Amino acid sequence: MSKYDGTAPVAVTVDLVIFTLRESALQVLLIERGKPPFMGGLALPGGFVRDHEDLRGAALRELGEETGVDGAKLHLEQLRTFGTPGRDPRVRTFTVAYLALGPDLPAPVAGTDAAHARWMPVAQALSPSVELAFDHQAILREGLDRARGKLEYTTVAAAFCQEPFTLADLRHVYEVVWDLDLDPSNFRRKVLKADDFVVPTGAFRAPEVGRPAELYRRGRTELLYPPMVRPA
Amino acid sequence: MSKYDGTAPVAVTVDLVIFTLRESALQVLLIERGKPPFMGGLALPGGFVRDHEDLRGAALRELGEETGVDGAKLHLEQLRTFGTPGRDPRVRTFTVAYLALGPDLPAPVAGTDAAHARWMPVAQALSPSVELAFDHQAILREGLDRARGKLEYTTVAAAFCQEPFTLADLRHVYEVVWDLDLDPSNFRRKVLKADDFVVPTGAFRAPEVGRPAELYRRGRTELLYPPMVRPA
DNA sequence: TCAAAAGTGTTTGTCTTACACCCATGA
DNA sequence: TCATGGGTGTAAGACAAACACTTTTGA
Repeated sequence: MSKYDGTAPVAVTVDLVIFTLRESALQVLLIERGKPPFMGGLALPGGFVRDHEDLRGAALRELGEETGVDGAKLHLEQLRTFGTPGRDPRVRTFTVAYLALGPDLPAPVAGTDAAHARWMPVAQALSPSVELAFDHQAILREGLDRARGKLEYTTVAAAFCQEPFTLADLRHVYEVVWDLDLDPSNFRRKVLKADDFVVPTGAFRAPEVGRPAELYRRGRTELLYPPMVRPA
Repeated sequence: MSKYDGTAPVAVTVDLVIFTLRESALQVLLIERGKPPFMGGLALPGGFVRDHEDLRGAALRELGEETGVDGAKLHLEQLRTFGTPGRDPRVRTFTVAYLALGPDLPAPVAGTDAAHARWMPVAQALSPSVELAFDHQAILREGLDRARGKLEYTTVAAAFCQEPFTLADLRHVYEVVWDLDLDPSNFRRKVLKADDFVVPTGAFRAPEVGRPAELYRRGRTELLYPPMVRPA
């Protein structure tokens, strides 16, 4: 019985499910792999955890390397750890998956680590026509489920909005992620009734057409009570 | 820059937060460590993940070794992975924490691996008078928070009940875990209205005093809708 | 003055709470 | 018959969905 005691070859990585809203669609950041296995294929960004780094630190570092964005401004939470034997054909690898949510982020810049990174609509990335490396499709699926669920009972939806934002912007997040329409007036009431979900700035922004909307910033509340209900 | 690539000495373990209800208190299974570090101290049960084992499999195996219980009958879910450098003084160790919930389990049996295991009320294990090994206090705290939260919007409360159980048994779970009282009549209505949370057996059990109560089994629903609301 | 989007008001029906009340049992 | 916990009924109030309506802008 070969009990694993830290001497067998084992690797620990972090992988990132990074979501943003682009062109009215929920999109995920994928990279083109530059080395085997799955060379040339698409994968979630990620990499090894370094010696003196904690897990969140490793996730933040990868986030910066792949998007050039200061991760401190995004929502970042641990998703789950995947470690089924054989998920990496080379060596036993455990990956700690993180979920990151942010407003429309700068397009990856050529000439950096992020050169091979690109945004893809989540629906497309999960369709049978796209094959992701390793078990990244399952990880992406779980990230999507988590994001959808968290909109209900937390205020993370605001993490998708560039500050300052309008209530229509915020509603748009729910509508895109949940793929349904919400009543603007009832949505408004719910958000404003929740304590410190958003705080008004007093400023307004005019849409292309129509009455200008008031602008808000994120409030301090994390838990949303009462929760936003997802219609059947 | 020493990028970690799987050759540095690293260990991966699973640790278990196992909750049950004993003597009207939420209790957690702790073991007395038989070897350094923290020899003689209290810790969550756990151990190394073996070569060909997946994470859930390792958790189930540890569960069986420590409690003698077939884990297939308990609720078992991944909690979070902890990997801050230095959390184990010997070697860089990542631990995947699992949360297990079950009905009052058989007391640990002398002469087995479980000989040094014991139940302790969670309130006591988290009090300043008790010091747990490694970062196990933080893990326990997170397990408690997760369990409390999950009672609201899932049916896991039933995992604490030995089948068949009465609605009073089930209500008792909520009252102990949340440390408050619930109105029996309203609780009853909520549980019965939720589709397939519990299913009646037709049998009854007489309490020490009072009218006999109908007995139920767990239903198939995992998500509880509408959720159970935790009074302020 | 029209279209479009922001924002308010109001109706109607559902769900929750609180608590009064009845039921079935052992002592 | 009493005490005790199981279980039902119900009135008052809180809440939410639906939708009519008003406001503010650019064209």
